[in-house]
Amino acid sequence: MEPSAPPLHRRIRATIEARILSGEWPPGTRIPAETELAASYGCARMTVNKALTELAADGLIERRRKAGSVVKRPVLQSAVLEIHDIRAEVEAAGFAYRYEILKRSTRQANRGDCARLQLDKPVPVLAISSLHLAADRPFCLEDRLISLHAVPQGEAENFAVLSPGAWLIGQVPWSQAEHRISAVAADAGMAALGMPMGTPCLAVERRTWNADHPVTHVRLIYPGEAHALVARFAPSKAG
Amino acid sequence: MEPSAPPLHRRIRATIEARILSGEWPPGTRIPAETELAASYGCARMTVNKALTELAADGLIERRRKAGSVVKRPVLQSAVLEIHDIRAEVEAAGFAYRYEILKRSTRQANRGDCARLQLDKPVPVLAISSLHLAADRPFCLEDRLISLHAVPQGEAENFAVLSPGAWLIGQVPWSQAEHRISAVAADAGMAALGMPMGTPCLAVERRTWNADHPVTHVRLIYPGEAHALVARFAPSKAG
DNA sequence: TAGTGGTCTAGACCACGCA
DNA sequence: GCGTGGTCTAGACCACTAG
Repeated sequence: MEPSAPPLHRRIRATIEARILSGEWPPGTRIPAETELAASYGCARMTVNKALTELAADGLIERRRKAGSVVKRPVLQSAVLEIHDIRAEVEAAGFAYRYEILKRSTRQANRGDCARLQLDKPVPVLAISSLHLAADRPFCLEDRLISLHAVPQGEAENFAVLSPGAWLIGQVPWSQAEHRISAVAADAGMAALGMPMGTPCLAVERRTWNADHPVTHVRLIYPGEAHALVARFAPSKAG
Repeated sequence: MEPSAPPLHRRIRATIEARILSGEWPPGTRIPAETELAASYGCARMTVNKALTELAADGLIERRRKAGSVVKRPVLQSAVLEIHDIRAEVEAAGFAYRYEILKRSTRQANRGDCARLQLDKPVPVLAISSLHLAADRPFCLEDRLISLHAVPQGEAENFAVLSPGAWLIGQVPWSQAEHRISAVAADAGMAALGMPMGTPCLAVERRTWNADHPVTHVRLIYPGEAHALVARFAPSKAG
């Protein structure tokens, strides 16, 4: 059986995208108007419109009334990295995944907690340290703070089945997040990772809000040069 | 003057998005069929379709024929980080930007070069080391390899006006890229950054292809804990 | 002011995938 | 089967903006 042809709007999109990526239509080139393209493809304008709208959403072209659609200059270094779920990451690499809760406490947010969650005034918080292991070897150290104001059910949860991160997804939606990636030197608090002090580690911090309300702050420490965040991608999202 | 109302498909999208993010429609909830929504909004199905198609593209809902549209479990840990142009990054922080070319050479790709560019067989390459400075202080060390097979005009370029990265954008489009972020210890090769050996540094590596053809490999070293990659975002791209 | 994209309609047929 | 989304049409009017 022949594989059925992809939809027309997708073929139109692919054709134009190929011309841009090949350099045939360099940045600044004006793309034929929707009506012209519709005529040349022998289809309705709406079909062409869908293709061009997607290209614009992907940042390959810029569209303006009257001026028409022009090929955009690539935004250069602006690119995208996906940060995966730890369990999925470990299992995708072919290792057995396991985690341990190292420490757990409930308290009224202190000064440092307020800074981590960017709280205006103290609320009850749940602090959890856990260790993620790949094939029983330390993979990542997690230090998490959860606002019990946003997630009161956290107080009764023991995280026996799901790690704090995985559990939290099912509890509360998030409307905004902030990531921060940096390099730090291993200190005494990272002894669980079993590395000499001073070893470079990758630190990934994430803050999450739901409707302007702080939900959680997590700091993930990946040991040394052994780990890297990797992403492979094309300039168009939907490609 | 009243601000003119946003288009109908956008209002429909916003309404549904709000219900999902507020938790009113938790993951797994089935969204009314397009025909039902069209009836309740008193509009054509195409209009509802556009709204739902965008929500699906943003990963908020999942659509299947016959089964209908259901609210997706947020992928949480999967998130997005933008890596900005260095010059823009420095200037956005309010510092004067400057760069220096430290070293430059042309050669037939050696074993290490082939690995960096993922070349099958050696091609002529251009190797450039440069230092990016913010307010005359070292900000980032760049070590770049450019395939002269993909960008022959690089041989004659002196990079006096544009840094190698900025210059390269204008020369050749890219169809795919790979990023790798890790933590490394400062070594002798990073002396230009003026840091003690062993200091943790953030290393960002990027490989770029054009139509399966290697274009460049760059390694950016940011000194110590002073620098971090930060991104703030909402779950929906178009929000 | 005229050309262009932005939006919307009221239909249509088809493909998929649960029942 | 048959309900659902996927796609497409052949129009239409409007909003913006470059010339």
